Amino acid sequence: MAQEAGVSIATVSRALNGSGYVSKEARERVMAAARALDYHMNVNARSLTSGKTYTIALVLPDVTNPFFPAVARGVEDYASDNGYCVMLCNTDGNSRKESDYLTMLRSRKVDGVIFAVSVPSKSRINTLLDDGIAVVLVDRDLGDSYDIVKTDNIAGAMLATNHLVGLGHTRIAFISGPAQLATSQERFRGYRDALMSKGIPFDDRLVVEGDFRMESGHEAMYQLMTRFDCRDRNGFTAVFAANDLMAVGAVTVLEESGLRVPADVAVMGYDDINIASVMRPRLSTIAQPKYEMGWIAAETIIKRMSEPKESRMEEILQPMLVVRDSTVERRGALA
Amino acid sequence: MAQEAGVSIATVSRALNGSGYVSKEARERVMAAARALDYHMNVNARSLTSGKTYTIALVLPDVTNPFFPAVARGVEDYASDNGYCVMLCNTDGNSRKESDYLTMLRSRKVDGVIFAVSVPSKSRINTLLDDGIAVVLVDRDLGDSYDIVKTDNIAGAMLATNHLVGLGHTRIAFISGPAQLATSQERFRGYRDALMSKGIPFDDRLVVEGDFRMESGHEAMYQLMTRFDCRDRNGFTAVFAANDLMAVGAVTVLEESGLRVPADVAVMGYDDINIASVMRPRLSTIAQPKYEMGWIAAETIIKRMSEPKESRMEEILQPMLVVRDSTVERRGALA
DNA sequence: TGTATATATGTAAGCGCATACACATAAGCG
DNA sequence: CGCTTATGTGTATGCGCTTACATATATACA
Repeated sequence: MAQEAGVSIATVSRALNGSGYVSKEARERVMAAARALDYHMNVNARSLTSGKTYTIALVLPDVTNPFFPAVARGVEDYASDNGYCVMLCNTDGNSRKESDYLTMLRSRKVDGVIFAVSVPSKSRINTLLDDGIAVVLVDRDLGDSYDIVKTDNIAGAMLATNHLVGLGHTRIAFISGPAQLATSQERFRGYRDALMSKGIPFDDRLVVEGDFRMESGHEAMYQLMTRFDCRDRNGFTAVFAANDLMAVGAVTVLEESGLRVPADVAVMGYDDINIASVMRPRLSTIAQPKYEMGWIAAETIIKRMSEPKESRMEEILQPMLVVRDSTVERRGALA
Repeated sequence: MAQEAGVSIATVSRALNGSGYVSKEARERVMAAARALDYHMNVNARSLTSGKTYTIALVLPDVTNPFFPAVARGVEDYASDNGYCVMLCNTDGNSRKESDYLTMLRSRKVDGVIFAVSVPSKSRINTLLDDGIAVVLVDRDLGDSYDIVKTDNIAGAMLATNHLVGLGHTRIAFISGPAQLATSQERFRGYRDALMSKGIPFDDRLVVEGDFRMESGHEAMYQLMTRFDCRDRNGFTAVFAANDLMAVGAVTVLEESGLRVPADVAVMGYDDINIASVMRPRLSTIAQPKYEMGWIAAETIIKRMSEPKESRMEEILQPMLVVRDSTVERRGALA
């Protein structure tokens, strides 16, 4: 390549990178040679000296959970527009996998990791940071120590609960996410606070813990139904699930039991995944700007890389209430 | 690190890789030092000399299409079990993005790319191969030149069509995928051949081309409905969409028009994405082993890397008919 | 005309690792 | 005991690139 252009490798490097002084003539000869040889720089070799790999990792529980593909898409779009590649890492919410991935990413010297934590562990994250790897959390918070992009879960859960209360429900069950996640705690808090503020007594027998997967929505619903007789208006008349997947599971069980949604029991989800609008009854839910979360997370991490000392960046997006058929009877019209 | 262990860097390298001769004592000292310093090998640096990056790329149209996350998951699971990382690349079926990504991947020296092609271009793939990058196609075929993992689309489409014919339908519309994709062509062929074999005349006015996205299902359905009066049993009484997303779009339009599925028009999809089983009516479809496709693709590409000269590998999985409510009236039971 | 400054290019070192090669020691065998 | 072979370790080179440094020419200005 240097030969082909008749210059030294240093000049080639400068020409290709536009760094330092290079005469117009030399630059042109280099470019011509590059084209002629179909030359492409070895990014890995460069990263050996530059320290930058232009790679970020996206570590999440499971891409198969419909919430994440949109986030991933957002990340990738912003990243690739800025010359970064993104590695996909599924942890299954498994502590072991999570930590294995993190050490793998360290030894690959990724520039940053966008992290939807399953196992809240500050020390793990600090290890990355100490290695000079930027970290930004998405969706799942971890105290106020790290950069994060999330939605306001308390507000979202209040939106949902208030919607239900506004419909006249006072006995509202809550299917929570994994208790150790801040996301779950916040949504629970929103649910509880909304209830309190309306003067509705909080009953902890109405709360069941799930794990965000559809099957756990089934189980939670069964649990709830053994605790209460659903025909009894003093049991519960509405269910608020901390995510759509669990809501889908709940609806399934309800219908199998001959209960009508929303006539007998109203159901609210959270996330607004694609399923929500095509299932029947169409699911009322709290929409999160998933794609934007991913996009902004990527933007944030890239910003962070150039400003390692900058103070904590926190981006809290607003969720939105989407009312469909699982909470209010469709009046008029067909179907 | 070498200092810490009191040996030369060569010995360190040999100890860590288990290559060449290393005394038990030296090995132990190296391991101890590694642990003490929390040392992790720089994989990039190693790849400079070894030529292997232990990275594979997954290039697909859009992770947001529910068909792909499962495939991605399969790829990642196999890959990570074997020490590989996977980069995610969305092309949006856009020729430019696709080719940009491929050159990016070349300059990053990925070991292989698992490719769900949107723009059938052999020369692009050959460029990768010439660079020593392994390639295996998933889902989308491209003649018989490259390694591939797919399902038998002709058989799948025949399964679907025969199911519809068995139900008494003779006027079956077909919403096709993008015409340039082999996948689309194969499914179309299965549809057509099944019809012929039953002695049912093929009518090309019953065929509309979509692009695999939900919106195109809408459009295709509108098109079909302007071509024929749906009340007319000589128009069409069933629709077979080349994927579930378009089927969902079609169902939506049908219902908006006051037509009942399956009473007035039966609908079949293809893929069996998560939505299919929770939408109402639950969608009859052809299930593809998505996760397995990804898994096997990863297995194949890793095998290919060690046996570059081996003859073409072709893995054709079998699709499966899943009958739900969009084709047959649910008898008895509730909901 | 002499000196400072901008422009241009090459040489060499080093990023973190693998490995060929030289060398040293131990073990096996006639 | 001398020779071959197996074992163990260090030195040095190079992977493809960036960059500090040295050097050289052109331009500017006093």
